[in-house]
Amino acid sequence: MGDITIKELAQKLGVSISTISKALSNSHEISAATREKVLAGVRKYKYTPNPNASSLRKKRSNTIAVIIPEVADSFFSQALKGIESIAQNVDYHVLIYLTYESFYKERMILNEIKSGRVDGVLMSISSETSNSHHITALRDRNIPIVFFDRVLEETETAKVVTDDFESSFKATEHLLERGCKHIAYLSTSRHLSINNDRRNGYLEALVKHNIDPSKHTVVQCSNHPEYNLGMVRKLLQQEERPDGIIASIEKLTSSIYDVCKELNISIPGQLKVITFSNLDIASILSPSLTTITQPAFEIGRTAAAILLKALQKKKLAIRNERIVIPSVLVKRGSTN
Amino acid sequence: MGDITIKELAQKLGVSISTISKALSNSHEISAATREKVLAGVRKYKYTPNPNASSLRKKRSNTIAVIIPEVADSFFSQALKGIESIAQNVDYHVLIYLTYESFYKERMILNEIKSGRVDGVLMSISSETSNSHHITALRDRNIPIVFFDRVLEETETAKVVTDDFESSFKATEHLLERGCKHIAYLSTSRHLSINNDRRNGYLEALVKHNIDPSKHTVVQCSNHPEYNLGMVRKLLQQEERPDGIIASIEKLTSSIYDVCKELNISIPGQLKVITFSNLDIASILSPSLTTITQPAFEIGRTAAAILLKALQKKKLAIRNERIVIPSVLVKRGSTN
DNA sequence: GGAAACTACGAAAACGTTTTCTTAGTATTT
DNA sequence: AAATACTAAGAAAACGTTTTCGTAGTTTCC
Repeated sequence: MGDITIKELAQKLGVSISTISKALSNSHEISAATREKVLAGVRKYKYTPNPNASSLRKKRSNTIAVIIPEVADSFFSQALKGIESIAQNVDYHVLIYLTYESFYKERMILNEIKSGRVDGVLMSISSETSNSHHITALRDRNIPIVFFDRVLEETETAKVVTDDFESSFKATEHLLERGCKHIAYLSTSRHLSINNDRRNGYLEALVKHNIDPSKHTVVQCSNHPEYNLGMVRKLLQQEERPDGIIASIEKLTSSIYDVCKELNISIPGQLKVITFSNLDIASILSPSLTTITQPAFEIGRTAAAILLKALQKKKLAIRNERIVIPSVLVKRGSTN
Repeated sequence: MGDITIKELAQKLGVSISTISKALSNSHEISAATREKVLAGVRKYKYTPNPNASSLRKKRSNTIAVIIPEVADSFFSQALKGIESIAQNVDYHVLIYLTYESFYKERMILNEIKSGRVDGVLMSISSETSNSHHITALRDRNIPIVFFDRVLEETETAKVVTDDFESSFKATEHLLERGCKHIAYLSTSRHLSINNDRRNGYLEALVKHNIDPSKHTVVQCSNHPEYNLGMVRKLLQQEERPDGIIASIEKLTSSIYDVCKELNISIPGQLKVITFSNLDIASILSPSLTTITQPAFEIGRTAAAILLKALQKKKLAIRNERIVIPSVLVKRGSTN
């Protein structure tokens, strides 16, 4: 039993092809009686329109692409979940692509999808991405794109982000309140605007509280766990080691806890720690971890909603807006 | 600048449509000279074939669907990563669908994709799924399916799983070795074969070591965190409370740790804990968590490889085989 | 009561490819 | 030298829809 085509169905029902097509799209040209007849036939013979034929003719695929650096990550997996939940509601399909933080892959992927496979794109850029030629190419083809979390500032479109600057600022102040004198910031890629926002929030808080600039420490981390572990170890082994850490990457948490155990540094006694993280088991770490928790699911939902709403309209134009959904600082044992 | 079609390109190059199509598929009917000319034109005008037209004609979409209950979960997100990595290599596209453990949604999704949108399906069934009518419908349409992790035993196709029975057996023996006398098993849905395998491994180990049947405790958990928390609390509040726990669901970890803190039960002193989990931060929990770690990424890769290899062949037939990739028991603080 | 508008449907064009069928020209065989 | 096979290309059919266009038959309007 293969598929039944509209032609075969038309024959069985004794109506024309166009009648069926129109009936299924609730055209007013079709009388209630024949519409019913068609619907009955559709049910009886389990007819479903071929999506490729339909997309070809309609120039619309009912599919969006989600392009993210990584999925085995609490933020991105939750965001993806948010996106999928919206898409499912409006009968859109979701293609997933991972860039593994590679600009090269990101370009390849965008190139692959720019010819009618998708109606729109949701994207969080790779940490290597520094220019927007590949994005422009997409938009030239009239494929709208909405950024979430890791945005490309120079592109004029909707961007759904969290309040990175403020979160970081508050986190820093929280550490200062708890008595930290020397706070280090573990940064991610310098190309990412979220990283710069976070770093600036951190720096500004230090300045506001008159912290000696010699105590401003920004450690540049990478995508390589080994390298990062080394950096953390180096940081905590030095003479004037910090008494507070703000980590911009969730994956650094393990490194920090491990190094502290290795070097016999007590958390929060000798070192207080805050991480940008969405892990719900942060509370059962030892000690429980103070986090800046991003509204990942909500960010995904919002970005998807904006894109899909735009796609419903005839004249699709996405406003160049910035939607900020605040993170929350969850204070736990590691900053006690 | 919209897309350029094959027709327009043909005009510009002064060749026929079919020549271009053939040149691009390396047909021997095209001379080296014209092939070069065509390729140059393709580059110059940035021509990419429209995938819908191509799929329609070729009856092949170069797309697979991944259907899983959840993505914000360390196992599934890693498996998805494995799948995507294979698909990217062979230029296949990946549609993602979440069932949220709902049989109803699972059926809807399969119904949606069964008419040419995808060439094949990779799936881990929902915990509610108890029959395979919806799967049969897919296969009637000649769409192959490969199961991973949560398989439907009755369906004849490839299944990529881990050694649930053995893992559970070993985990139970590990607890017995560490002196546990009363071990409880926290189960997931009774419909899932992996759950039954794990439970049987647990039971068999108890029998082998002559544990009194009154000390066999299987707690049936659900998909509702609240409910599960209640069950765990009830379990640990009872008179004859267990001194060992094997949790079949990663998400139960938090509940167990929380309840222990609440009731002042020390891990591993009064209760030893093992969880089926892929969280890489299990090592920095307090105490660090002994886990049965599944080869999630490998499972995803393997399942994808089998499906995609089958799709390359003319006559697609997937052997009814069972591929077992072993989990590893990582002994840590919670069973010390 | 004739023109105009509307209703309900079918025929045919169109979407952009891939593939099959032809064909003109050249090379090979007998 | 005629018959045959091969080469390289184009013309046209096909994939399964949606949409435009055309048209009988009916209703509405002066």
